Amino acid sequence: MNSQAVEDYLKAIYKLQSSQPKVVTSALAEHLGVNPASATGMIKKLAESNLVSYERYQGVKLTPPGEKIALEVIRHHRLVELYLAEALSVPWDQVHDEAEKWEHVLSEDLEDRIDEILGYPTIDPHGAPIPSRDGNIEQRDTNLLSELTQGDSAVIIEVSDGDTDLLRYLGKLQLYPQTIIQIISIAPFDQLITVRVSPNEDDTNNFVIGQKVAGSILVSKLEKN
Amino acid sequence: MNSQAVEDYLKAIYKLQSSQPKVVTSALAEHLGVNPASATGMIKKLAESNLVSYERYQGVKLTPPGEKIALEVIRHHRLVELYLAEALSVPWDQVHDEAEKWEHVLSEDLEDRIDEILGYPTIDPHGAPIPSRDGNIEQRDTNLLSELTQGDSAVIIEVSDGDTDLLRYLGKLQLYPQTIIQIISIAPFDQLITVRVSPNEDDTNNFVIGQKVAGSILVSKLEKN
DNA sequence: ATTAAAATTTAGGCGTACCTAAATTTTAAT
DNA sequence: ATTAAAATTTAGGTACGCCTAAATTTTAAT
Repeated sequence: MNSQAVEDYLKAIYKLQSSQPKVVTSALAEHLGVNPASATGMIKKLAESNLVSYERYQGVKLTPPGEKIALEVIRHHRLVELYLAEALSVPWDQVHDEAEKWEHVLSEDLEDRIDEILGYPTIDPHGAPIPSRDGNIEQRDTNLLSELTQGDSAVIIEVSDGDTDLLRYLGKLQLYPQTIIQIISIAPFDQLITVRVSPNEDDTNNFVIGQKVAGSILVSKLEKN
Repeated sequence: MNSQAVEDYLKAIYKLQSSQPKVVTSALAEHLGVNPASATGMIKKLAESNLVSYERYQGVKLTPPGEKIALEVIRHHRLVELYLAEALSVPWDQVHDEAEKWEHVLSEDLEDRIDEILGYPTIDPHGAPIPSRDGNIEQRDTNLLSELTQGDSAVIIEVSDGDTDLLRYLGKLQLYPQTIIQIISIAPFDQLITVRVSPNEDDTNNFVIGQKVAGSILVSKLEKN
């Protein structure tokens, strides 16, 4: 059986692969909060089991079987996140940490029940796509909010899910997935972005966010009309 | 933090203490499916942490702090069992095994939410009492069904929860907690018990059960009228 | 091309929780 | 009281997943 550690490593490698094609040991170790030497040890074990391909000093890459397991774990994680939010009213800034524990104890039977109860959802509370049971995951054409320019309108697709404080902050600003925003202006030097959000008809707010926050939000640009 | 193994040992000791005042190593090891030598090792560790009192060769007994933890774990387990049955329609013969895994990852916050959603229940799907958050557990005056005599009427209080096949069998016979039964007769030699069950107005069944099954059912005798 | 810095791996250890085999203690029978 | 059987503990070992410190390899700068 795959230990929890193996599952966590594969999940981490999958996530890091979306930005870099080869995942270097130090990045993996940092992501997981372990010592690089420990990551090396686990990487060797994963390579041994044919879950990753690996060349010393050159970083690591998931093999097809490794990716399959990673996607299963991510599916568990995201379904649990959504279930916790919907059925148990867990605040969206806390579902990640809870799901981190639950994902490893979820039986396939229970996963199916939860999937059914939620109506076969395709995105989690942070907007991240939920892989299908056979390991398909929706590819989307997105930009970082920080890449937009003045005048752009966009819809929020996904926010990064790991940082509780960030999520509470985004919630206060109503920056949820599906929310439509508009870039009013971008100030020079610090690139502070003034954003307009209209969560509903009679509530429009402008506020300013910095590059850190803007870089944690994935959006899809809307055509200008 | 208490490891999963520590929690499992304390829970097992608690359960075994209800029948024997001192729990011997072999009984504990058998209950947990480990080698007696392994149980000795863990017992020493638990005694070291003051969770059990222990004299070599003499068996083990929970201390107050040990019992507190055991009751917390049991509370987790039984609340999860009930939640799985009620909210996720997990069949009653499977909730035990699932809960065995979930009990160790349940945060206090989530436990409170589940408790609230379930309406602060006091018994789990097998009729076992759910300890309160401060560690109180209802004491009940019960007999084994196998201790009843001909003509006795009784209400089923609790059935043992670990054996999937047994639970499926009991379900088929409608022998659920709260069900009222009557002992029609007890045959000599094998003490086969003929039981009458009336799950509802227009459905009364008689059937025969043996000592194994009758010994797994706790009942409360009803006054004869 | 050399070298200093950064990244990575190897070597050696630690704690947990399990195992088997051997030694010890308790028990129950004669 | 002795002894055989049963129960229990000790001794020694394994696997996992983490650690630190030292050694190696890669990289980037001169």
